[in-house]
Amino acid sequence: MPTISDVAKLSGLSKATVSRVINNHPYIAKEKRERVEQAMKELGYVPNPSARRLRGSLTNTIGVIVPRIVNPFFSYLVHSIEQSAYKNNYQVLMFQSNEKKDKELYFLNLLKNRQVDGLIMTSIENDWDVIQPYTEFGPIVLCNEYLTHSKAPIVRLDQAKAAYIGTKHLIDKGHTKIGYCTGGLFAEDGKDKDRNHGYQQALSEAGLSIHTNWIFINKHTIDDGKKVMRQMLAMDDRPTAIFTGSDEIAAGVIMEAKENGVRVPEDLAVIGFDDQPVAEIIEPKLTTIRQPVDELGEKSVEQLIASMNSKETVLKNIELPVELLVRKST
Amino acid sequence: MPTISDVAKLSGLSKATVSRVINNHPYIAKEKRERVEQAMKELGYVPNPSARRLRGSLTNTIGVIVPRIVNPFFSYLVHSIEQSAYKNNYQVLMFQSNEKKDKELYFLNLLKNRQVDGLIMTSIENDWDVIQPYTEFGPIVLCNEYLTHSKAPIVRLDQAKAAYIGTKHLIDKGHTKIGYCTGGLFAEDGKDKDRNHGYQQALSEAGLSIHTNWIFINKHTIDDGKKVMRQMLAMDDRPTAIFTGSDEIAAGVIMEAKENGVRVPEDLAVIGFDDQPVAEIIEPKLTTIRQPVDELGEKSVEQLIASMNSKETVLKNIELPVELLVRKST
DNA sequence: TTGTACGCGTTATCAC
DNA sequence: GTGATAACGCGTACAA
Repeated sequence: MPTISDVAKLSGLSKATVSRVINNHPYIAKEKRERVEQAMKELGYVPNPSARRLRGSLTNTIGVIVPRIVNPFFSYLVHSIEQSAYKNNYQVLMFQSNEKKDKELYFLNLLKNRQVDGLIMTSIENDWDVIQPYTEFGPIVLCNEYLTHSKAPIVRLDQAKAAYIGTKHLIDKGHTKIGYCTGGLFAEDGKDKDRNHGYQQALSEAGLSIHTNWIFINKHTIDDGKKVMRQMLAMDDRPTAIFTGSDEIAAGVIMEAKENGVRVPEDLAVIGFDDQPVAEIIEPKLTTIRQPVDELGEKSVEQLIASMNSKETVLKNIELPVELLVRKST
Repeated sequence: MPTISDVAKLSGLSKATVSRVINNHPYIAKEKRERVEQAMKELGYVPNPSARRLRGSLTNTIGVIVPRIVNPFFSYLVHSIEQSAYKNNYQVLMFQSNEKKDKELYFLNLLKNRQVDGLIMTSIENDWDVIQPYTEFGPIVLCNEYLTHSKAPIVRLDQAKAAYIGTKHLIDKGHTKIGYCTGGLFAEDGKDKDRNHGYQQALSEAGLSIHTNWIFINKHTIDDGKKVMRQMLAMDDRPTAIFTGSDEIAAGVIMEAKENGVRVPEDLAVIGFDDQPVAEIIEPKLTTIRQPVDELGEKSVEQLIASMNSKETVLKNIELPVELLVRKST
């Protein structure tokens, strides 16, 4: 494996000069620059990033952490981040935390050890106290998730409004018994807290109160959706509408509803979240909340690159609009 | 950021001893080992991977390259790889090539520069001549994709059989005009070549010949599927059945068919590929080819780890079974 | 404009 | 059992 010394030897110049060529320093004789470039090509030389990092220089690589890559929302988000980064000459390393604290920490260490220049976190597993110290080693941008005390640039969607308009829509359709699924624990400061608030606000404005057994926690997948439907079937007094928190869950609910002769939307109105492809595939087509995923990724990258360039942390809070898409499931 | 020297200083021992503790060397006095561990904890010390790599040691990280992470087949595959790797104490870095040669090369350099100990490639963009040299730097396992001359361990599905049984199934249902979508170019040695052969074999066994304008190339997404359906609608003589190459494409075909009053399966039989969740969501439910994605990922990891442990390349060719799932779209 | 020499953090090879 | 020390490949003062 050729090193900078090999290039130096072949070109008859010093390592320093070669290094200067690589890093586009000014003041190099054209003829020598060409000699170096020629030698690099000949040897198939590639700088060793480990050595560079050790030396403290940048990597032109950013990391993205996602909880579950199989969730289409995140795979599309990562995809969008990747595209934007590429346009800006950055490579992207993706990493799946699987919602585990230790895996998240491992990834944060990539930042600490200069494996990546910056980080985009699309989920947060650890407390902010443990994440915060890592910001010393490079910028961290939060993408669509945050904790109350987190102090980092954040690009997010207006989740509270999203849940609010979704729930409101169901109320406007005349529903008073409205179930709710969350990916978190329906806790005060945890995952999906903003959505929880939106849901609660819409209910309370309509003079409705919360039925704890219509709240389903830790739900993410199609299977989860089926389970939710089964749980509802077993209830004496069950919701006539449900806000699901993702199109996948909604799909599961609807599939199981059909199996059991529950008509959607007549017997049960279902509202999804994300406007994933599945929303238009399933029948009835899903009423859902559209989130501008592409823009979310794009802005996150922009924000991260901005933070990397200016040494001071630019504390920005970008909020993107969400939108209710009414189709046939409500 | 604490280094091994800081730990040495704090514990009153030498860097060498600290290093030995870190790397679980035998023959260290228990008392000193504990002193070191204590110091590490106190400082929040984490070994710097760049330095380790520079020194030539392993990273316990493997890389996975995928063409498009938004394709559910690949996100599930990556997920399965990630799970298996985790069980074996490996971390996984994912990387999306976007089907670009230069991005693939960038990622191969991670191997060259010891960023990762080994690589799983779920797609191949460059010629084998250019990939082959990288095997010198660490094992590469091909996963479900290969080139004719590639000489690397490979874990794959029997794609030829898959396409064969799918096409055969359509023939058995009485179809003679059978369209075909491929993600590649329908070329002799390129993407999906085995599927192409399976399709061709089934046709020729039935005495049917290939209609080039019923072959659709470079198809991957739902939108592609819709386009295919529109193209077929514009034909005077059109297929009565189509082998789509992915459930996503199939979904697109069916959606567009419904829009245009084409009945599935009566007017057009559609067969998918992958058995993704969408296959059971869409109506009619998709007849499709099930691939054991979990096993595919698992075996790839196993194979990679095996290659990393034994210095000689263990040239293995593992082939996993596929299965036809008949539902309602054929 | 170019070259020499040092240090980044770690591990392996020697000595002791 | 333990400690000095020399690499690993690179970038940058500093000198020339």
